[in-house]
Amino acid sequence: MEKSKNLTMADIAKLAGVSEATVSRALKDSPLINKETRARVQRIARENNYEINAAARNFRTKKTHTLAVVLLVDRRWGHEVSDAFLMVLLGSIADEAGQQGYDLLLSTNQSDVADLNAYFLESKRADGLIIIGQGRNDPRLDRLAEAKAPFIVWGAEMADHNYYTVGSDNRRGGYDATSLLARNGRRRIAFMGDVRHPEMEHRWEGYQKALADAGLAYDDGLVIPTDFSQSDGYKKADLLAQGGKPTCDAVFCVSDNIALGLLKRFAELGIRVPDDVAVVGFDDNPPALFSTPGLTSIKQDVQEGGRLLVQNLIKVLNGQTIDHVAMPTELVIRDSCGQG
Amino acid sequence: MEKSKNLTMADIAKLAGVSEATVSRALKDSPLINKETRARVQRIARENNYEINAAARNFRTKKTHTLAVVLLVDRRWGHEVSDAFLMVLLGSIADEAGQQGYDLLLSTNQSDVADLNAYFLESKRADGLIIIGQGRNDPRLDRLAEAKAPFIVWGAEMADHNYYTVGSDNRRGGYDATSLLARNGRRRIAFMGDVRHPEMEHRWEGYQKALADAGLAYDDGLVIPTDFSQSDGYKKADLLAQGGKPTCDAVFCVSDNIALGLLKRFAELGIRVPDDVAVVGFDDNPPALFSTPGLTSIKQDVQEGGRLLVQNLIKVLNGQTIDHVAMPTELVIRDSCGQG
DNA sequence: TTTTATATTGCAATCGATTGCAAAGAGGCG
DNA sequence: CGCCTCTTTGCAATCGATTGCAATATAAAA
Repeated sequence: MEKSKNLTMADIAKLAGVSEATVSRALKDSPLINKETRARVQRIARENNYEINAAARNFRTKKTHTLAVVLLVDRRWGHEVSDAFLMVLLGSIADEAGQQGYDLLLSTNQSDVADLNAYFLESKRADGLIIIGQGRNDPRLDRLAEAKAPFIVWGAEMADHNYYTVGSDNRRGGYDATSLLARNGRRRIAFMGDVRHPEMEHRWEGYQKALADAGLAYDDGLVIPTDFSQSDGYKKADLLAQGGKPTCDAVFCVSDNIALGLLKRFAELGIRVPDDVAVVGFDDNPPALFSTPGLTSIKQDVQEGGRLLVQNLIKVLNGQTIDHVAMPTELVIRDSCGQG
Repeated sequence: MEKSKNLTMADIAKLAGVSEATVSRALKDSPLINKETRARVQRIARENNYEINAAARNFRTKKTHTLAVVLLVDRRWGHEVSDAFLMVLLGSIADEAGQQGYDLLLSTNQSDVADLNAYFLESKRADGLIIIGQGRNDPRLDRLAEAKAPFIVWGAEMADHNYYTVGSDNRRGGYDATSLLARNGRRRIAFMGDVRHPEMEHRWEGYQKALADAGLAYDDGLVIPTDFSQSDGYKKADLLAQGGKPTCDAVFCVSDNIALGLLKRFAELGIRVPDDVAVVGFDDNPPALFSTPGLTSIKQDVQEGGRLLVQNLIKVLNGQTIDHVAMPTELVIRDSCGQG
């Protein structure tokens, strides 16, 4: 029917009997243009199904109205993905970006982009970067910071990193989880997680502080390095059991996934949760609600996290100054912790 | 240190003592340019950290080297997201796009884009579209098809839709799941899922056929409309139990999420799986492996699905013809089905 | 009526890479 | 030695929207 030959501004200008300049201004509702003219041009553009050529505009204005999200998460993404967490975060980033009138460019590790600044920013593919999956020392991020590139990182604030982050108050979360367990009379509280990861390190610090405050000794043997996956939680569960008997009476897992894997293995071993061992997770993803038993967890406000990432990045783009954000966490009590 | 003043081709040309045209051709390895010249220009570009201005090139060539992924999934995404499935699919799409040298533009429902063709294609934001979350009758997709826009859809082939899809062989999957249950002596096999959704309808057809082949009567009362979420699986579980006693001896759930919610509720009700009721899910996401009991499920090859979506879309962009893809599913047996 | 301020609109340069076509140089051949 | 071919490079137009500045029209002030 309609073979829209991809109209240009010149076409609209002709149709409206004005210059291209006027069309350009009218379409962006510039007060420079008379109200009626504006309305007329806009109507004509709409009627003819005209869509402004973003490529041309981006080129001319040197702005892309696009934010790039870079997922630096390694194996979690693509191979053993079970992380509702990332999905919700990504979803809320996408939603907020849409709200703010920005497009979203998505990139994973696999697309072997070594120089993030060159690939995304200098090339004018995006105006700014959102990085998810900050490792301990990522030279790519340091390079970005050095180049004063506009970017923001999901994760934990670290003294030796000079870029801004949005994340949860991980120390507080770790503290709350652990002291809940201690309050319920648990004495041998284990920790599962990889403390080489900044966020997990903070949770671990909270764990230690809670132990100290409860008068419990810190025991290295109860700290089990575990990656993010359910499968690793499942595997490492055996390190907390000898001959089918648990060597601890509680576990704080730095992610729900780990906790879920642990629960599975404990069920197989006949270890009862929470009777024999109490368990607390972290994230409070949907799966936590439907596990058996229901998983007590530290809730991260991922929705808000996504919003803040976008909003703060946009502030940076506008030259405003921002600060680190450590969002409060919330303790969500279900059955697995043996509370009331 | 280096205050990269965003070099242009002219700068490189000057440095190399050649014209811009030569630089342009050299950087894309055009055989028109002498080998040594090519190498020299490339070296100089590399040394000076030059990155070609994508905005300018896109504008000039009218190609964006970008694919847009549009998630039309409504409530699942953002509100009750627990769908590892979508994440894995998205991940593999992103990876494959990266491999093929395409960038990925991500868009959710919330970014109220009504006219997909205008917003993404006519505006030159992307070269093609990947649609995830095809509903029964989405006028947006029909419009795209009518405009002969380059796009591809994840989901089920339907007679009255004239666009191409990549998806699983849902009839086969539904058939396999159901006949497994029947083979194991189950007589009252329930179905949980929303058959208004094309893919689920196919699974439902497979379910019916398997019943017939097993000499079992189809019972409307055993078909429970359920959306994709764990929470709905949990809620609707009560429809299959009266006074704590199950009204069926098996359930085929059209997604692992539904099954997981069901499992949770059954556990609360004291209904034993698989002894009292056998359960089979669909997708075979990671959570299925770690539920208690382990969930028997129909595995979709999501990795391959993502790859095919990208590859086929690129074929369309190159003017090649493609066809629908219904990937084979695989039965993954764990404990919940009461097999062996 | 003339001058000045204000509101609208148009002109034309510009962003940076690409590409058709012309041009210059290097050999080859009669 | 002149003509032709092939290789390699450069010239200059082009993509479509934006925007500083000039130009015109209109209204207000003197």
